[in-house]
Amino acid sequence: MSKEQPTPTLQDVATAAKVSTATVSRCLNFPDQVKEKTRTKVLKAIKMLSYSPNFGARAMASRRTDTIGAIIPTMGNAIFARGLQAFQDELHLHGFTMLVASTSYREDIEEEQIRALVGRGADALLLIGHARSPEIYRFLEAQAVPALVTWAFDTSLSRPSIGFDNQKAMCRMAKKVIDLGHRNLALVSAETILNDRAKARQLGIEDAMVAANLCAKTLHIVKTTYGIEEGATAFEQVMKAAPQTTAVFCGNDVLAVGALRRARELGFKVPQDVSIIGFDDIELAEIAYPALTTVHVPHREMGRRAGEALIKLLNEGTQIEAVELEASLVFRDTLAPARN
Amino acid sequence: MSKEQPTPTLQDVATAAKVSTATVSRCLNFPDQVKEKTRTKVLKAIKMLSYSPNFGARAMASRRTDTIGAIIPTMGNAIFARGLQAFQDELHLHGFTMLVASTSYREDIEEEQIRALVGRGADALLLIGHARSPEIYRFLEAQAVPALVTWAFDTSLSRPSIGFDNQKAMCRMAKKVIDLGHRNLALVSAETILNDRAKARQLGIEDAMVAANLCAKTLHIVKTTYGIEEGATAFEQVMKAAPQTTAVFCGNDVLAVGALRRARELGFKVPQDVSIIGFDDIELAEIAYPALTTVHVPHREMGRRAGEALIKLLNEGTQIEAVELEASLVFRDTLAPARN
DNA sequence: TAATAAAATGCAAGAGCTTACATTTCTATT
DNA sequence: AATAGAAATGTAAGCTCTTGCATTTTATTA
Repeated sequence: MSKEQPTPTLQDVATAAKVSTATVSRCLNFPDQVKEKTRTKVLKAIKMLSYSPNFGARAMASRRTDTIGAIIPTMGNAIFARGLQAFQDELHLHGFTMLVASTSYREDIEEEQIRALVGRGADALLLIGHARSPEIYRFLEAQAVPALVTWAFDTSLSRPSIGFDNQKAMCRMAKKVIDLGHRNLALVSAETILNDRAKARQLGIEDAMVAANLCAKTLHIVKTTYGIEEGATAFEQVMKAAPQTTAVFCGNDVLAVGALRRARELGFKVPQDVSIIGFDDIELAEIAYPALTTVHVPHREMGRRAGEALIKLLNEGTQIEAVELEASLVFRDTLAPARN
Repeated sequence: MSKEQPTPTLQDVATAAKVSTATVSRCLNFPDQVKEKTRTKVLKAIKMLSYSPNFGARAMASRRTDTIGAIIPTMGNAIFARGLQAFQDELHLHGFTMLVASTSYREDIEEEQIRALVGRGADALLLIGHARSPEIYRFLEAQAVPALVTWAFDTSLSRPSIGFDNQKAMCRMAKKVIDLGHRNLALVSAETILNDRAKARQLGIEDAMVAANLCAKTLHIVKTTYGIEEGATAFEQVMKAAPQTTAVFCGNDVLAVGALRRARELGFKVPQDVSIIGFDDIELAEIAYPALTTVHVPHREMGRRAGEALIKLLNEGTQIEAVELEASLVFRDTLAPARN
């Protein structure tokens, strides 16, 4: 407490155990290269000094960190939680560490975080969606840090991704909705400029409309940021501006749950008066009342596969190959035939 | 692509800009110490090479990282999300970076993560709850890494914390419940051995029972891990083993929401047949149907204050002083007078 | 214009680790 | 008991930055 004691170093341990730093190092990294007796001695010294290796020094000397960074838009809700947990589990299984950073859906912050994680020595990166400036991709290439895109799937891009086709999934859902007689559709969505998933979901609905001979322009779109309260407000706007609406698609479950609540507060019967459709199928969807009809995203599978692919790339140099997973439709209680 | 190009270093930038490495370094860290013209030159070289400083080297040379680690039990649900976000926001405001790791409520993993973050150069740590082995506290002291405990408040310990008194809060809630005529109480809780918050919450209920002349032993306790499904199962167990129960406390909202759902599935009317009480007041609580009566935890305030305190400690050496925040009771729709 | 102070830059010594290579210590074999 | 070969350990260079101190350049003043 009184004296400023420097934190112990490898050298300190070596001295305490009366061996060289090399031996201590090997003791930590390749335990079976050192004799049992020596190892015990070293381990004791480590414990005694409460020594912990300096990551930076290690990274610098060995030129790898066994760390993979994940950059997600937000930790504030559960949208990415499950997938991330699966990703983390997979990494942990192989001795890798995950570092997470969040961007609040802002491109500038994302860039900052990418630089931060790369600077911290992330051997690879997990990214959500494809949409970001070419400059960042150039940066990653210059730094030789492989990045895997997930939560999206798009073969038209050269960059491999492990995810699902947002557009196709939403299109299937929209077709069902239209089949149920809905003609006046609305969408509560996030800003689509920098969010390719949101964009794809919108296009999916429009595809279904066109396929059913509806004019895609009639889709009433309200843009907002993600959040329960935001979903509620947006729903209100929709019903004010387009009262004839019978089905409201939401960019994700968080928005949908907000919309659902506000609908109830405003006296709409769901799904009799208006249907509400979410996206993601997070826990919230099941808990909501009425339980939310939504598009199920294979979060865990996606996270696990992403981890697997990245580790294979790092350990064996196996190129990542794109994987398309299936998003399925989950019909619960917020979708019903259109009222007349 | 074809040639393995090493990632650019400070030296490369220096060469490209025809200055010394020292100048480049200053350009990055103390821009106004270098002449405008030089700076432009250097910045251009940096951009051209897509250079990014190596964090490890920088940390080693400068002996600080402006990084604070946060170790939470889980990212799988929203319990810690909001508080963490606030913490992160506060850190970001002051140029600090947050690193998150999760432990799955396991002590061995927590220890591992603490070591990992310290090794990575975290200047300080945010920890949840007080309960952990003295050895870890010794380690942190040896490494001279300050740690702040949050999500709990306990003056009987020397270690300062910024949080609320779990026991007191739950006790207040339990008193209300008892006031409503409930005599047969149950608790669905996490394992309390390594979770001092869970333990405190249990004690809070027991305090209230004793104060009302009920025998604390009659509290029917079912232990489980956190999760919606787990809450559901536990609720079923409770009602099977103690059918006379009229009020079920849950260790957190996630469990409560699960209990709530299973109650409905089993044909119990909530709150007429049985009351269900949560803890934390996360979004889920409001969305649940009926909306959950719970104990509101000041997540954002807690996160913000914790960040503030840690930064002050790091920047100005101001010792952290314990702060007790108020947890309030939120009465929604899952609590009613006991049936007779 | 010379002298002096201030500003800008450079030099080089670390910071704590890993690892190729050199050296020493065992083990097994004859 | 001598010795080859394997196993264990040691030596020292190098990984990429920061920073105290020395040196050079620029600005200021008489």
